[in-house]
Amino acid sequence: MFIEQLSESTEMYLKAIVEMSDRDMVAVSRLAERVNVTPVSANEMVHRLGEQGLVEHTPYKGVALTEKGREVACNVLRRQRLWEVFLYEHLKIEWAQIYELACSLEHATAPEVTEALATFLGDPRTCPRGNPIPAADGSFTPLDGLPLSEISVGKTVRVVAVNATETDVLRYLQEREILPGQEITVLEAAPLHGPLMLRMPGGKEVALGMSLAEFVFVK
Amino acid sequence: MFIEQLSESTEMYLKAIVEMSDRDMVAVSRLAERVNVTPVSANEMVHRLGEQGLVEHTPYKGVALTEKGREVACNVLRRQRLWEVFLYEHLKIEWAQIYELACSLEHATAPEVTEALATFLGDPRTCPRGNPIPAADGSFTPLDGLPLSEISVGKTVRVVAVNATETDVLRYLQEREILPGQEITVLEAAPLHGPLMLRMPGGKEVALGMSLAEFVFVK
DNA sequence: CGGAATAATAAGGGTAACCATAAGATTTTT
DNA sequence: AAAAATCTTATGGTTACCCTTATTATTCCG
Repeated sequence: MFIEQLSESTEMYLKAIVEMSDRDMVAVSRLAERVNVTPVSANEMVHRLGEQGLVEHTPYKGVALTEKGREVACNVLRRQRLWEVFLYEHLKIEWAQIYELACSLEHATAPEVTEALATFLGDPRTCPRGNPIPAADGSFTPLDGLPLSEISVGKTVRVVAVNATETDVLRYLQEREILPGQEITVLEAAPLHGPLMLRMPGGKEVALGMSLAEFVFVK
Repeated sequence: MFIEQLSESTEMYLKAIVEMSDRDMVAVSRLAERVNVTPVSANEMVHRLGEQGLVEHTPYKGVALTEKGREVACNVLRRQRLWEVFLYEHLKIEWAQIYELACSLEHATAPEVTEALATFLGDPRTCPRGNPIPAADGSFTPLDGLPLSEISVGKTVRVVAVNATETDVLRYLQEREILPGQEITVLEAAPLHGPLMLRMPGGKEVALGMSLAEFVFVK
């Protein structure tokens, strides 16, 4: 396996795909939203990634990573999440900001640095957002949990991970203490995909929109 | 003062200029060598930097940073050298490699991260290569020392900094223990810019080419 | 002073990654 | 099945940064 020099853009797309594909293929339009480009641009890029053998694109269906693409993406994820741990645990940076800041550092990190960092941090297995950190060999236990949006009324669950990436969204959740480890009871689900009413540990009640609830993984 | 988003390339050029301008202007051709592009490309880039008000180019004389350029460059240097400290002191990465590895991290580092890192490291004043780390406000005490190449025969001096950037060069010096803090006696200088003979602490004698000796700053 | 070396400019190209607009293709909804 | 929505492709354009080759300008040095 050769160590090709992939562009920052390439890594961003691969990371987006691996983070969005819990089960099926990723629609190119969703991908475009995630990486903040027009669908046309995303389409072009998907072609380029296909030519490099990193993804498989089935027109009108979506994109999936190839084995090679998955390997690269896991590596990217490892770097990203190790930096998240460092920024949060050692640099004491605000929880909501670590994703964005780690994201920039990710591409600039050589393999030597990644492994030295992992050792320095004590080989953590999850990042501060609760997501698993792939091992150096690429192995990776996917998150076992369900989005909060699929939990039925009355159930009490524990947050295992928060999968959002935008700082605003993360800050919104942070302010409401919807964080890994918290115990939450779903009190009510408004009809027509309306917001969930949640009871938080202190007894406080919080309303959470469905699209936000999809980011919160619980067990 | 606006926080413009400068490209990685721009930052590289500015860093190269500030690191090379000990006294006079920097020749565009030498800059080209440093950043590893053709003189024509460097010339183009110098024009672009001039248009952005970062450098002042006097044809046939060289380039110098403007006040704005110097400010940006010091910031770049601060980030670069803080990472060098982290990589060396905490991640235990080989001395010769830290410049190159810190270089990639530099551009990806947001101001919040820079300052949190500085605090984490205990606000170090020099990097492992002996170079001063500019303060957060941009203030910066230039290195006081002379290149080893200008020391007269018979003198005993102490290495204060090693200004090389290429990993091969740094590794060559590392192997000969020409490192900050070492005491060196200049035994002989061969004619026609020939190599220097040096006596190292253990009594070992080492020959060092003139172009390498220019990187070694002593007092 | 005049030739050699060095520096700058001009002209023509290339690539990666984005954009907009518009025209087809396919899927989904009515 | 037709209309609507979504996806894909085509076309043409932009920016930043790099390249080569050739020409002109300046400086350095014998």
